[in-house]
Parts: sequence; structure tokens; C-alpha cells
Amino acid sequence: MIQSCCKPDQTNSNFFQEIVCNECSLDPLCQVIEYAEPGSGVPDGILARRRPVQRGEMLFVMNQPFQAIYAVKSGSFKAVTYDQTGAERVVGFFLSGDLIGVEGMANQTYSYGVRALEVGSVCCLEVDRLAHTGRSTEVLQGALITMLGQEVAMNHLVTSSLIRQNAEQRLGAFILSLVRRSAVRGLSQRNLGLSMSRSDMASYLGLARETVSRVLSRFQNNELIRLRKHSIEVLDLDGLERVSSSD
Amino acid sequence: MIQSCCKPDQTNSNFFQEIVCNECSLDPLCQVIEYAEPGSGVPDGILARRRPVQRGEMLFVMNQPFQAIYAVKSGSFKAVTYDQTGAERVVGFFLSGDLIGVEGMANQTYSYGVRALEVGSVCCLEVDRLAHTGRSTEVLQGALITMLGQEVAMNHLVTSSLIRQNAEQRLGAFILSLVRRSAVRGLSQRNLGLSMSRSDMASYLGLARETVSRVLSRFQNNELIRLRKHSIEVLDLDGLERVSSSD
DNA sequence: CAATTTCTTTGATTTGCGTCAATTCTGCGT
DNA sequence: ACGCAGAATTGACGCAAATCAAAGAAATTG
Repeated sequence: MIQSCCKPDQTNSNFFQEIVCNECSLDPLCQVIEYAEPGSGVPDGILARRRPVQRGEMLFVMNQPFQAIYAVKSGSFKAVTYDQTGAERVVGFFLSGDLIGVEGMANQTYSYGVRALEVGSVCCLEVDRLAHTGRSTEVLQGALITMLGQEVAMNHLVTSSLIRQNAEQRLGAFILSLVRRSAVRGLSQRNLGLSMSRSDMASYLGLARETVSRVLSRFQNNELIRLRKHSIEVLDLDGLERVSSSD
Repeated sequence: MIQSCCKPDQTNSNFFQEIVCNECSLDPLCQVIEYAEPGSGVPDGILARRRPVQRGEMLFVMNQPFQAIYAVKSGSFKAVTYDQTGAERVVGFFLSGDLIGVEGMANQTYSYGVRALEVGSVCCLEVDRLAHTGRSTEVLQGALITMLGQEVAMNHLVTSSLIRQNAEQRLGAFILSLVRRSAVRGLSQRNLGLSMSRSDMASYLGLARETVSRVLSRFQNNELIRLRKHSIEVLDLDGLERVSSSD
């Protein structure tokens, strides 16, 4: 299931649009592990690089005991919880280079489940087992605190804007966030993979499926974007900025 | 400005509804600091207990460099950011026993400002200065990771419900969250202090002031709550649960 | 490849909530 | 106690988005 650890350059990368290690959110942690005690190596199985995942596969399910944090090498994922009727609610998306499950470590349980939206691959770090090896975890902890803090700060922003924006603003901001995340990772900012369904987007943005459809069509009519099968082409970044910013 | 450190029991508590240390979110940290090296004491000024705050006073402003984390001993606070027009947006409330500013540590800057809604008091821990004393921070870091993780998990819940709930559900859930927070801290679950204005509630919940007013009146008409000057009496907890849960 | 299901789009209708407006209430300073 | 300013309440109205509905497109299955 979990592959043994190997240096990234030793693997021949036949994957599509795979993110390189130094663009990856997990890298600070990996570096700590690999370089803190150079040459000593990491015990087998604690850090698994490029574990492949199938479309629809769950990395972990909600409320499952915490085991590992993941970094997305390629592909994309959605985080889901469930309402009292059992219906799925999308609470986040993870793209290349994103970290998954960091906050699960805190409570020793995952507060949401994560499902692959397409085939892809992840790196997988079993933090707790690492701690048990007796290696120093001080730097590792520092990196985690930073990441969690950024997550909290970002969540505040996302929440406080989502809640008071209308449908156009939500979708515009959503597309722009995808553009920015692509930019940070060095991927194309013009052609965005849209691996999630309209329902997933609607669920995440708190809108009805139909509204998402309508607004995207409107964006296309206004030459802001061009809709493709499972991607969108961004035609007018400034126009998107304009519709996204509330006044 | 900042009082020197003293044992909690040594202070004569003449404050109204002040939370005791072992009900406080900061306590795990305080314990680490106080007990990790018993008898050694904490350098003066790094942990300040029961610093009083005036109504309207800012604990810190947005984007200010991180200095300390705070625990609410008594009183209540609101976290605010600003939209592009400069209008205030309430992004959270802090009540007795809550921790303030934890995630500011991560980025070394506060992502929101915090204003006192009434007179009160806080404990104030200058974490960075503590680290510079050379004392072991490993346990402290562990406690922080736990807190940040819980914050992230809770934020996910809050966001994902706020965004798809209607006005009644948002306000019902808001009141229930106040009840639960009171319960955890051992305060009254029937009489809730409502130190924030309707506008603050509206801003936090993403509603119009008028809507908050209308819904609260409706709740009162339906005998779910009784509105007081600056507090509400919870009459029907089950009823509130009912209106709060979406189906 | 047809058959079935799932996803997406578009239209018609309804409704919850924001906006505007007017009135009443509350707290504060003189 | 008075008057003033901000806060809260209540009503009327319009619009954005949910809901209902149906048809077309794409994906999955045997």
C-alpha cells in the first residue's frame, strides 16, 4: 500500500503535470526529515513519495484516527463532511502542492474525508511514527505551527468573504483563487483544470448547481472565460477581478 | 501597562463572572510555563495575569506584528477585519476562557484586530520572549499545535454551515454556540450575555441588521428566547436546535 | 454500440432577505 | 430631567437566487 521512501530524483517521472518537490507545501517538512540528520535516512515507510491514487479513492474518511499528512503531487482532491441527512458537503479542494490533513494531527482525528477527483499521486508522511523514532521534532513542530497558522488566517478570509458575496462574486473569487494557486505552483494560469463537478463547486460555494451553471455561462458570454469539457480558459483576469470584488 | 506575573489565587477576584484558570484555554500553556521547571518562575512580564481592558479598547490591530497571545478572563471581544471600502467586518467573538491571537504567532502578524465589547480582563503571554529565555518549548509547541488544529477544524464546521444556512438557522446556531461555549466554561446556559450589537451579529453572520432584529423577534414570539437589554434568556433549547438544523 | 445513469444547461416560478424608510427605544452628556 | 445620537424595531417593496421542471450532453455499463 505505502511505498518505501526514495529520493525524488531517483523516480522517473512519467506523470502528467507532476509538481516538483521544491514547489510543494510538504517540502519544508521533507527537508527537515531528510536533512536534519543527513545520511541517516528516514525509517522505511514513514515518508512515502508518489503513492498513486485512483479517481474516487478516499485518502481517509471523516473521523478516522489520524495517521499521516499528505502532499498532492498530481491530481486533485475534495474534502467532504456530511450534514444530518447524510448528504455530502464539500468543504475544500486540494490541488498540486497542497498539504492535506495537517490539522488532523492536532486532534488525532480527521475532521473531514478526502476523495480523489481524478487519478493522481501523493506523498504521505506518518508524522506520529516519525516522532517515535526519537528524532528531534522541534523544527518539524515549528513548520507545522506556521502552516496551521496560515490555514487559520486564510480560512478567516475565505469565510468572511464567501458569506457576504453574491453568486458572481463567489464564483469569480473561486476561479481567481484557482489561478493564484496555479501561479504559486508554477502551473498555467490561463488553462485551469476543473476536475470537480458543478455540484461540487456549488456545494463548496454554498450555491445551487443551477446557479453555478448560469453564472459560468454568463461569464462565458461576457468573454471572461471559455468553458471547456473539464477545464476553463481564463480570458480576462481583470474582468474577473472586477466582478469578484464587492463594494 | 502589563502587570507582573502572579499566582491566580493570590489575586482577590472582585471581577464579575471571571473565569477560573482551570477552565481557561490558556491554562495548558500556563501549566507548561509554570510547571515545566517548577520553582524557577517565569521572567517578569512574559506572562501577565488579569490585565484589565476598557470597553472599546483594541488588544491589537490588524497586521500589527505578533506580540502575545491572550486569554479572556472576563468580558468579551470581537475580531474585525476591513473590506475594501474600509467598513468593519466582524469575523469572530471571544468569550471568557477563549484564546486570542494564537494563529498570529504563525505568520508573526495578526490577521485581524481585536476590540473589547465591554470592560474585562485578559491574561497575556508573550510567547516569543518566552522562547528566547532558552526554556524548552517542545511541550508548548505541542499545545499550540493542538489548539491551532482545533481552531481549523472548528472553522471548517462554522464556514460550511454558515454559508448554506438561512437567517433563522444562522441565528439559531449562533445562539446555540454561545450556549455551548458557556456550558464548557461552567457559566449559565440559560442567561446569555449579549455584549455585541445587532450590527456586530449581523456582520459576523453575513446578514442585514434588520434581518437579525426580525429573526430574534420571531424567536421571541415563538417562545424560543426572551430578549433582554443586553442579554437573552434561552427558553427552548430543543426548539432552537430544531430551527438551526437544516434538512 | 445501445441503454442507462449522471451531469449540465436553460427556462419558469417562488421566496427569503436586502434595501429603503419611518418610528421607537436606549444610553449618554449637559 | 432634557435633548441628542446611535441602536433597534417594524413595515413595504424589489431582486437575486432557490426551487421546480424538462431537455440535452456526457459518462458508465453490459
